[in-house]
Amino acid sequence: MHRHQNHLTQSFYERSAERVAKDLIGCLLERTLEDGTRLAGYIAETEAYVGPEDRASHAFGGHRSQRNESMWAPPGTVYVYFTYGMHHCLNVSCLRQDHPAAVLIRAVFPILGLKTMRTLRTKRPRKHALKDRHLCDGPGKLCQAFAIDRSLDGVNLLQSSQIAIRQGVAIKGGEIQCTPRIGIGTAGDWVGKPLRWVTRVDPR
DNA sequence: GCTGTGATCGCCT
DNA sequence: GGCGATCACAGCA
Repeated sequence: MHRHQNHLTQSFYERSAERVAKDLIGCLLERTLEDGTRLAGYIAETEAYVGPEDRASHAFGGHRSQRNESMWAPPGTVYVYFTYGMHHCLNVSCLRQDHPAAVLIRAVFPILGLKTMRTLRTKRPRKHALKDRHLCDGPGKLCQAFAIDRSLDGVNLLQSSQIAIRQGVAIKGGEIQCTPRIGIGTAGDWVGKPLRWVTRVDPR
């Protein structure tokens, strides 16, 4: 195995989804495409899906299937799911193997490969040109911009040549807001829990 | 900036 | 058959 400098460590991911989600803010998401093109951005928004007790989680009640198997995988495993019939979303498993906890990466500030990202985000004709700040400002958008789909599901972030997360820029605690998660409709008590972390500080 | 709505399909009942 | 861990667009402020 090739260990890269600045890679987040295994122990970084061997923590609760809450801790991992908050600490991923400001880290660098990197992607290398088949043709060698490199894409990167600083993580700006995350959500924690804490475990089988979390009604909003795909693994609620211990539900385990082919779709969400990566949530149960060793910490640092990529979980990509397909939703709304057209979008992919990127997650990282955490805490421990056989416990379904994960962090959803919802947005990044793009810093490398913006031209390629814009092409990937414009497969259908658009009415309005895409501003840089809208390239990766949503979980489905960032998967489009980074060419992330189910083919990356199950890969290990510490070992993959296709995707990695590295130390990035330090964001002060005061610059990170914590709010309820987005798009959680019917999860009882879990709807309002503050499990989303977001910064408006753009380090670019 | 905000709010409402249609698109589109894998997964579950 | 119903519903998403969403997005683009229209209309409005």
